[in-house]
Amino acid sequence: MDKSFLIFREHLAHSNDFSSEELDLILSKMEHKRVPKKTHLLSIGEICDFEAFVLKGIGISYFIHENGSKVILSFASESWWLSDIESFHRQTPSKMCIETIEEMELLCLSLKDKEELLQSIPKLERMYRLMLQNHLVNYQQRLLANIAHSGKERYQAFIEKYPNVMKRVPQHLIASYLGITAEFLSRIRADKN
Amino acid sequence: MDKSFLIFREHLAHSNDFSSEELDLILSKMEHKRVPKKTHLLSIGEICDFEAFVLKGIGISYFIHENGSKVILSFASESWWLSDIESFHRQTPSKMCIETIEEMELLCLSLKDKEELLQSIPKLERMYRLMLQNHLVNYQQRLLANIAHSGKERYQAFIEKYPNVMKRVPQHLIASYLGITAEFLSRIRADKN
DNA sequence: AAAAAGCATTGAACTATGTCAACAAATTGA
DNA sequence: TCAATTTGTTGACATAGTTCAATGCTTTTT
Repeated sequence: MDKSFLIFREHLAHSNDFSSEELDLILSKMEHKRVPKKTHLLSIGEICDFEAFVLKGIGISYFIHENGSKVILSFASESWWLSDIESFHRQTPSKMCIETIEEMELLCLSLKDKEELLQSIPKLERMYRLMLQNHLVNYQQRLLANIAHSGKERYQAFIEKYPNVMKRVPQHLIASYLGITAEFLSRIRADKN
Repeated sequence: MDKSFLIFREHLAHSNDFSSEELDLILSKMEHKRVPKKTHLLSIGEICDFEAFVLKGIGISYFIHENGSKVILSFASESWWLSDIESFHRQTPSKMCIETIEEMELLCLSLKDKEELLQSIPKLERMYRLMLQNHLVNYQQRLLANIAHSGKERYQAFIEKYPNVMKRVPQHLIASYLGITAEFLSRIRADKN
């Protein structure tokens, strides 16, 4: 087994106590994929057939605004998950796109394999539930920030929270994630205060 | 057992197949509470000790903005859940408030009882996971709307989606939920187009 | 039934952010 | 290494949404 998988084992072990056999079983179902940069992993209308754990690299999920511009929903770098939850679980056409920014290394799980894993390792259900809870709280806070904080404040919070993402993705994508235009973000950064 | 609990049984049965005994067990752990209107169920700094299913009435969860105004995170009416997920599960001081608007009837579950239920009915873990997934998709879409749609568009989508809530809560709270001021919402409504 | 409190509307002035267009800088790719 | 593309910056102007203050309308309380 590849050493790079360690990051995933650590992720799973972090707040859960899976046995070594369980970890092996989980890993055996995950397909290791290497994807070049600027590759589409999911397009609008397709059914998302993966839930991917990021071993390496960085990717984005985004919607297309009526006017054609991208609205970034999330960045996913090392130790994050990348998927369209809705499309994947309901097996419905996706409303979003997923694409790599850098070359990525992923551990991909199919719905069928996920269901099987959940059958054989009930504890995994719990892990997913806890993960979703954290995820949900994140979205709540982001929504709140979008309502209650200025573009500048959101930007400052972002670089605090994700300095790492900040350095690796083009600025205009971060602007989009923050809900402001690229031009406005540029002005915020130029601002002395 | 009170007939009004039926709405809860239906909710559980909806996409899950719990046996009658399981349903009874679940219900036995849930405390039926009647709460007057305008009552605080959770204040900032408190630890949220309930996860409540709404049998009747309507309540809100909200944050307090620096300037003292409320920022509505969510409305919860019949068949919705009302809780501060983060505070409840991590047992940490809450950053939000929860309060009734109308008189409410709730089925409240404590963390201890929830854990016990999850132990004895593993299927329940799955139900929660699916619930969280839906919940999460909702927040994603709301965030997206806040970034990509105008106040007017969000308002129109809201009355489409929650006509029922619309009629029962003061307009300024809906404005807050939508991320606009009460005055601006009033102008949107006055607008002929 | 009167007083008080909360809620909705409106006007006028203001501001954070968007738009468009031009250009400069950096990165990619042949 | 040069051309092409992508990314970031800046200016001038436009606008969606805010703020504040005044006013009247409901609902609640006494």
